[in-house]
Amino acid sequence: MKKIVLPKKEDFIPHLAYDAVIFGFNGTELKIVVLEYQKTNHFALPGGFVRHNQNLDEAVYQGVQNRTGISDIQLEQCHTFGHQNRRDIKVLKDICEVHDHQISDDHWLLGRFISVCYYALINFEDVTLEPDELSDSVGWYGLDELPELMLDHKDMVSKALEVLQKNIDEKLVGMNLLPEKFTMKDLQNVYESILQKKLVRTAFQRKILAKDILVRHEKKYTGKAHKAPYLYSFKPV
Amino acid sequence: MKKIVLPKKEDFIPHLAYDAVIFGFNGTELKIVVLEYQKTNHFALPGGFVRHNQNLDEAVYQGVQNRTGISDIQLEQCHTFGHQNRRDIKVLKDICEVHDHQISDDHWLLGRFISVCYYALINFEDVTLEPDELSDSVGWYGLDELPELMLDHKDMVSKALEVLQKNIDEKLVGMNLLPEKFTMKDLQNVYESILQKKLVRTAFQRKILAKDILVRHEKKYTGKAHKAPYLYSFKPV
DNA sequence: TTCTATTGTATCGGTTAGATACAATAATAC
DNA sequence: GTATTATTGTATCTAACCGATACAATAGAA
Repeated sequence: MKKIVLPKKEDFIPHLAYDAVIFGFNGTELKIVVLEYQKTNHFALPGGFVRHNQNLDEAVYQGVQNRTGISDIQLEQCHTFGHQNRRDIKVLKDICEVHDHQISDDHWLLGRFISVCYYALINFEDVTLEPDELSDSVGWYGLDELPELMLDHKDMVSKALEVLQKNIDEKLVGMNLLPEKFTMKDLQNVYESILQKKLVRTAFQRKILAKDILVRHEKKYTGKAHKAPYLYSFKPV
Repeated sequence: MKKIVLPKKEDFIPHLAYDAVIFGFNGTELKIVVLEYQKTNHFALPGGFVRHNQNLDEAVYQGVQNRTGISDIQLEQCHTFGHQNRRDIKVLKDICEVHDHQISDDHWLLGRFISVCYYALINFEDVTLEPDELSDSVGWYGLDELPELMLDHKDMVSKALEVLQKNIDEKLVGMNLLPEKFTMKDLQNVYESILQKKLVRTAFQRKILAKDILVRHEKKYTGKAHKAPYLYSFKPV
């Protein structure tokens, strides 16, 4: 295995990290981006460290891009995790050893980290995930099929989902999760995936249309034996 | 002036701070706790640093207690501020020099800090603010009479208020901001101070009573020439 | 042509909020 | 004692909104 270069201590703010919960929607299900570290069977949210000459927001934006290939997304902060026991020496050592680095117990990467958690909504279709050199794979996982995640990354996912649910009526969530044109049912599926509950079809349609945020286009003929739904797009701002 | 002991670099997580927006209600107006650093004319939110052996939440809780005398409160995280230019060498030097410390430009206290902002609601009446040795005074300031605050502390206040407004219907905000027994008007004043707008009296009363969270007690005779309002308290959980 | 599943919309009932009205005070003025 | 005043507690009307229900309008299959 190619020996990678570990991040240099002096470049980064010590003890500070970020992690990102990146939500995508595959047409049916809400999924998030999870990395697998090469040959270690350790899974984690995409995350990293903040350079001394970087704004926190920038670090997250650039880091997510480097680690997953996802760019041009809007990230929102959701919570900062600062428990003392946010460290896992064994996991980090595993990861480093795979890359031929023996690190001592007092190496800075093994220390305690405070992590600022961000989340983003992106269009599942638009993205080709590209694992970086640290990661064996980067993939989409449904919320109920998540592998066991490092540290408190599971809590981060919960927190991000909670924030997302709380803001669902203010943010136009479909805008980022759906393709340009979509049916009312598509949009309802997004809402149901996020809220994790069934919604009343007629009330949902009425509510969304009343918001006056959609433009109606031509019908979508799926080949199924029933009335064809209209396609909609979000009104340009 | 007594020479105080500066916080020792090795005890704390470098580049990481916290600040707290502590809201209190004086019966009329929403106020927040602001510290004035001795003889410097610099004002700031109560804040501090996180020790290596402290959870973030604990650090904030203990720090707020040390710096203001306020204990036994519930603090909630609201946002982490991580812009590169979160530093103000002059202000920090001023503060240190007052305490007879000459610090060089590369002193750790003058570096960049990422700060996790918390907020809390407390009972204005219960508290005697006790400035610590760094602070000349610690006092309550109305939101529209705030002095100019250090760094981005003004943004922190805005953010905390925003979060508070968003959560007002879930949190029982009056519980922390009012004395044991209070009138419906008192509670409405709290809501109006937080939301910064007038509410319809009858609708407010109806809404709150419908929540079924209050116990009605005896009337409160104020000596004024009109019907006496009932006193209420929050139902015990 | 009939049948089936789905979509778009209208309608009914219940809940909630703003607006308005009004009776019930507590103290004062007379 | 009686009238006056400001405030409080509550009821009522209307508009907005949501769940439930009903139903017509399809697109394609049978």
